[in-house]
Amino acid sequence: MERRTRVRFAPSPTGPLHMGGVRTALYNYLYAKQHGGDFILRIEDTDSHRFVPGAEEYIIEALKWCGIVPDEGVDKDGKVVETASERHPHAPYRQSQRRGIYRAYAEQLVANGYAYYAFDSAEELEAVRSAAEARGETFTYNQKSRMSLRNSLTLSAEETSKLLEETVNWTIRFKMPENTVVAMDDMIRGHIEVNTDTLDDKVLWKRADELPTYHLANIVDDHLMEITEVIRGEEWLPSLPLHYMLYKAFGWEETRPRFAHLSLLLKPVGNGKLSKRDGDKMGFPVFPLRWVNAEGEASHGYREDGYFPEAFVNMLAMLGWNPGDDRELFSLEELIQAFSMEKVQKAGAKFNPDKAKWFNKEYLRMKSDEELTDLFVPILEANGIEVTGCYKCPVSHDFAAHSVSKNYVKGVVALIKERATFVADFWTIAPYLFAAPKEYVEKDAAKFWKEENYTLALKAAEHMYGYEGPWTAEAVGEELEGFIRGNEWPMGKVMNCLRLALSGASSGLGIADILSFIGKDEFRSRMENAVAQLG
RNA sequence: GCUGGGUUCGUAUAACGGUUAGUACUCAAGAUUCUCAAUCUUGCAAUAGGAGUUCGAUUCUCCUACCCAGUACCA
Repeated sequence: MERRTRVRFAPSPTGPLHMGGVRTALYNYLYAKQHGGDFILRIEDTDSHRFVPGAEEYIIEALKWCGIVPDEGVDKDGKVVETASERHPHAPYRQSQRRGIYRAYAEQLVANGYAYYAFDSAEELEAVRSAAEARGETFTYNQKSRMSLRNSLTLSAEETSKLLEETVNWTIRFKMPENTVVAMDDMIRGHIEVNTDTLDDKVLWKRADELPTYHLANIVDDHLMEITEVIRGEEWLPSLPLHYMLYKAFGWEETRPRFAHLSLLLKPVGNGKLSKRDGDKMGFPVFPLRWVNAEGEASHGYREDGYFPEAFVNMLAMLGWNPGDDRELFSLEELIQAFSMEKVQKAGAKFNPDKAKWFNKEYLRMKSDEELTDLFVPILEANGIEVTGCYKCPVSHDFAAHSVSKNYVKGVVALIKERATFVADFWTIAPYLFAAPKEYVEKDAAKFWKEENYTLALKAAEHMYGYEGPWTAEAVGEELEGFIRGNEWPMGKVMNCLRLALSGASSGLGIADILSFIGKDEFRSRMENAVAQLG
């Protein structure tokens, strides 16, 4: 039977979505789109104790920023989104809103002998657990121990129904079969076999809050939502045998989805998985968007740190997957075309912050000058520079009034975009193209602003004041260098002196470029300022 | 501890039994320039260890080491 490809990303709203989670969502999305199927966002909020306000909204917004748009699921306002609603009435997509459906499935398992009622209280279990620990053993609720505990397998029918009626802290547990080899297939890892004797009797449903645990909700929802492939994190691999057993117990083996378990993202240095701490410590984001927790502590986000979503997504895609050739730059559309589960790496991938920056730099270069200018304008304004006019308006600037025209900004962007990794770098690279330097780098001044140098620099400037040719970088550069060379003055010293006066430092953009932007009047004014301030 | 998964330059990865083990990031050197970037060129640098199978193992099998995950009425 040919089934429409349907995959889901099923995060738990217990905090902000981590970049590893975004990668899982991305791979799901790529797989779905490549197969012409649906990508579903399901919120797994069956743990009422760990709910974090705002987390669900964060997840939705983060995916949206990345361009990973669900075909079905909940949107930012909690509304149901279902583009294929005619075909698939699968709502709601929040498990807390589906709570009514799970109990019957759990009871069905009990009726068929695949599960049982357990009446052990949390305290009782805690007691046997610590008793076992005292003996140097580990307690597991399994085929060995279940017959000595309080459950519907050991109690009489009367006692069982009485407890079901009168108590509220019972659970339904899966009755893991004895000594059975579960043979499983993973799309990434291949064939895996596990003996059920190493597994335990997992809780499927809790009477106390009338909610299923992950395992039950997951299988039931994947079945009802007609999921064809489950692509999830490696942390779920140990519970795959249980999930296989559940599909079997329900009689759903025919439509059981295929599974792919993704390796985890690891920290850049040392061992272990990537955590929020690593980012704080090493100065890179681990979250797609900025997040402020209940204590008011803020965590960096790729978006707020100036990463382009395309670069972030591209970088994430290449972390644990490759196209089989040397290509590295992929749009989302190209990723959909090129993606394949066979090329997904089995081992965990250490995240490399340098490479993330490299991706952003590449994407910055691909952007048009106008697009970058539009992104740069708010940063200029934040630094007190007013941007006026439009792209069709003439180029102008008035440094005294802290005002420049949009086309002037565009010119600057075109000149310096190759030097930048982030849009915000434009400002730090060349603030002096928007305002005269207020101070001069002490070390550079000490090195170059010596009488034998600046007297020559001033003479060169004087010469340029009288220059009447076209004021372009090329012409100005030719004239200035020709003049210095003709006098056989030391080029480096004179030029660095000029740069110091014009930009406040001896290293930076080419003199001719700076002059072409600021103009002759500003040139003169900055030279006079330098003389006044540096002597 | 037990169970499962994993292991190619520092990092991400290529090489689906036969290559001087390739590419990108990082780093270093050189070229270029008035400086700094950018760019170009060059360089450093890896098959975890040990057995086996084979004419031949990065690739297949086993053992060891190390890493990761799970071991909850959390997902």
